[in-house]
Amino acid sequence: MARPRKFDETAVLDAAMDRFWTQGYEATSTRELAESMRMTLASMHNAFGDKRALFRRSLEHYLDGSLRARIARHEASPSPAAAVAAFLRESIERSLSDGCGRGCLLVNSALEITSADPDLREFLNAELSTIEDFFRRCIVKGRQSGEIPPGIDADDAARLLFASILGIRVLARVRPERNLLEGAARAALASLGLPPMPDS
Amino acid sequence: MARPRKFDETAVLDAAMDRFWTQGYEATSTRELAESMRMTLASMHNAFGDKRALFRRSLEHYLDGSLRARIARHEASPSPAAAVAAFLRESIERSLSDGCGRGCLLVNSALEITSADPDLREFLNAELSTIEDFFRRCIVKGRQSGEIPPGIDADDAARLLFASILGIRVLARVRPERNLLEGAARAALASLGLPPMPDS
DNA sequence: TATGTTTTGGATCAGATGATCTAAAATGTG
DNA sequence: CACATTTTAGATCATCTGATCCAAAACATA
Repeated sequence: MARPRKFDETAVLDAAMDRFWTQGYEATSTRELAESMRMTLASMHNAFGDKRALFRRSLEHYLDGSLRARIARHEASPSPAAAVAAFLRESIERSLSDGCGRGCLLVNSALEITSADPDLREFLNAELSTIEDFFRRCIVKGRQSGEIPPGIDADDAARLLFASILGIRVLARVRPERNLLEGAARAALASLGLPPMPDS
Repeated sequence: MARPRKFDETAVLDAAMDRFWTQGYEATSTRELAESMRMTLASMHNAFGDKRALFRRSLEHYLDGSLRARIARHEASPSPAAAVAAFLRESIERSLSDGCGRGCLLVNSALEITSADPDLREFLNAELSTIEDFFRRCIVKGRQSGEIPPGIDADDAARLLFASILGIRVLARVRPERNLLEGAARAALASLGLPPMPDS
């Protein structure tokens, strides 16, 4: 019927994601994107639309490959307390292993994209909220089963974990030091009566 | 001797700071800066140098008017535990009162400015570290005086407070909701055996 | 008031930016 | 093999970007 596409969609989205992740949205030009994706500007626009649409696709690609799968996997854990600890451990390992202080694309984008773009703003908030919701569900379940000792309000505990992981992701971009990230996570877990993180 | 400047340095730096704060560094053009500062491009360049230098000045202006003074003020408090709580309270009130979800210029900038600019990077990290150091000093002093109960490692406790306030500042930009910010702060304080925040 | 220094206003530079256009190339189907 | 359809490649558009230049204006000093 028609000429098939030459490029591998996963590969080119990986490349675009990497640019946005490392440099941010505004600091990445369409020409640089096209070059790193090994396509021409025309092909890129034909396949993905304008820069904003490509950014949205790159963000979805990022989330599909990390956050969403991780939450689903830990959600299935029989131990909600261990799930929280393992989630923090994973976040830290991912932060330290990329070697170039990129942090988390979702968190980076949440700070960079202003409220002048309501659609994207709402999408980012909804996606961030899945983290808060995950923590809350874990705490509620863990307390119901007696695995997590009672203490401060479960909503507040979830909010603390939520703020802490955001802060850890910020630090992962600006000061990617193991002691710092692990120390914050250790304290968050211990202070809520949760088990320590597993060894990496 | 020479023609005096017509503009008020504090006022124009306020204007520049506001643009960088609301929109970020990359998304703010020099023309927009000059217009909001009510000066011409030439005057702006003459007075402040290039865009990067103006950004640096705006950041210093921001820090002089907020973070540095606040830390110094709370540092002088006779109660280190209350100082931590009051610092969190102030950060949240500042976050909620600006009405447009700008968050904290220092945190926003720390995430946006890449390691491709080592000087600025180092400056941002040093400035951020003053927050961590403030928390650590408060905890150590409070434990020495018996005001703060012993518990987890003081370094880790400071790291948790540090990560939490960064996370709260991220949330202040993307979801400026009182329950969310205060909940995270309440949990952080309670979990470390610190007093609750004062009423606002 | 004359002098000399600095700021100011407006125009302008060279290059980058996001986006589009046209035509050629490529390939599954009839 | 020829057609229809889509992707490519490269050039190009209008605009914006950061930065600079030059002459005119403003003022403290002598």
